[in-house]
Amino acid sequence: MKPVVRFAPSPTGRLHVGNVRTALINWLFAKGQGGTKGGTFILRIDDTDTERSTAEYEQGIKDDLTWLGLAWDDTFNQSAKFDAYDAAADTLRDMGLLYACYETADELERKRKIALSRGRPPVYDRAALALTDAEKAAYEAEGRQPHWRFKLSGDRCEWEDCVRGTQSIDTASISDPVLIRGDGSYLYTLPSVVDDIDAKITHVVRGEDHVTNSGAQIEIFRSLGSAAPEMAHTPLLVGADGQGLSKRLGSLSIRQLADDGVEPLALASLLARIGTSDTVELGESLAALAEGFSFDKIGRAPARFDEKELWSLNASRLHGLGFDAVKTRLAEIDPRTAKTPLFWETVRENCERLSDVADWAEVAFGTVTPDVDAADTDYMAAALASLPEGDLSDSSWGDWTGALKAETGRKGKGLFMPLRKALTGRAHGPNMAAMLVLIGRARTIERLEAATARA
RNA sequence: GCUCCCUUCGUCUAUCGGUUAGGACGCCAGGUUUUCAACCUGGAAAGAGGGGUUCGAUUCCCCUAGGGAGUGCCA
Repeated sequence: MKPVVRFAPSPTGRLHVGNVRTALINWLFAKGQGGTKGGTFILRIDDTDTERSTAEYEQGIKDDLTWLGLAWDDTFNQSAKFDAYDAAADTLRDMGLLYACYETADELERKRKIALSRGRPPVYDRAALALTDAEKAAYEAEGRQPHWRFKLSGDRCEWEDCVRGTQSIDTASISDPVLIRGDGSYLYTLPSVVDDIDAKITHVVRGEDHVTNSGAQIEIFRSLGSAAPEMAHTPLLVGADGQGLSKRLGSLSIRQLADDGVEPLALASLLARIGTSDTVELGESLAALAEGFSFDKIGRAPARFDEKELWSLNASRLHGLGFDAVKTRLAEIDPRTAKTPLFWETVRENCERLSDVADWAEVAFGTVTPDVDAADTDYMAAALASLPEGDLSDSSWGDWTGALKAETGRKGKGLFMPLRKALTGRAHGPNMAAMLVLIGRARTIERLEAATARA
């Protein structure tokens, strides 16, 4: 059976590295070997909280996923399915598994604090279960609207987790989850289960912050007459310092990373591989990453997300990108860079992010301040004098430096470095033979003259 | 506070009681090189601490420490 998975964000913000990793893992599992390449990836928009959900965020999330390359086979909004949730709620009510509660948020908060101060876990005391009809009527008469809780069995709930192995949650140790708010709106718990049943989800793949929820949700699946899907809870991400990532999540939004020049495949490769037994390296494609993906390669310790690794993968990605793949983006950065493949093919090895081409464009086509040691002034003059005639070509650099070598007796670094620094203004950079062609005769003369004059 | 999970080179990890504790990235050295990069060769580098169990523990158990998560009318 081919897997059917879903990624279920709430449109209350943009995606960040943590939740996009969950999306990615779902996708990799569905599209890779696990799914024998034909699984279904569903994007479910969890917008039951109509107060906080916005269409802008929904679109933003879709943009983020598209940018990464995670295409969904199907998508729908929970806000369109309230009838189905109402029906499920009725079923649970009929079974006596959904009960009305009248405590206010303040009252609940107080109960939690009291429990805590007595050294007891802050588990809901089920006081509402003992309410008589008259008491309920009295509450409603004073204007209170009930919120509804699911009655947990109190048994130990066990499942075989795809990444964590045998899991068990003692449902006696957790509060009966609130399924419906006092205003009648749904929390995510019940709609999620109802939709997972409807969509025939085979694997629920999410972060380990959901393991406790799974205990309650598995009971709801069973109460609604359905077997629970397989569960896979992946460890969360922590920063390079080993601390939780949540504090700095803002700077790690997908949007921000994209703006900073992160290439989608570099991010996907990192997120697919950190915390697994596979080497962190650039994948050829999302499909290739999916090919090697497997739940049992995922460790159980938090995975470190290190931006340094991201940038190193990003550089690798750029180094392998052909001109056609970046032509449009180059034109946006600087039209001069997009005219011929030569520029890109020459400078890409020295770019960590695409926007770095702007500097090299200036070196090739704009103005640079020659960097010249006083001791090399004569050498600059000699270089100027022996610059090959005519247009500069591939072989010009070799001819030129060959002539200079014979003439001055210089060799190696002493021969080449002064020229590089004079012509580019810096000690590092792309291959000079190609750079010389890009810089061209006029600018070369100009810069050498400036270098000579600097003494 | 309580519950769950985790802890092996700098990093990500392999090891399912007996290994010279392996690999990858990074790092260092040498080679090559027209800088950088790439590439080749070599090298340094690890079982959090303490108790058990056992002929033998990285591996199993307990404790401590550290880290992550949960404990919401958030998801």
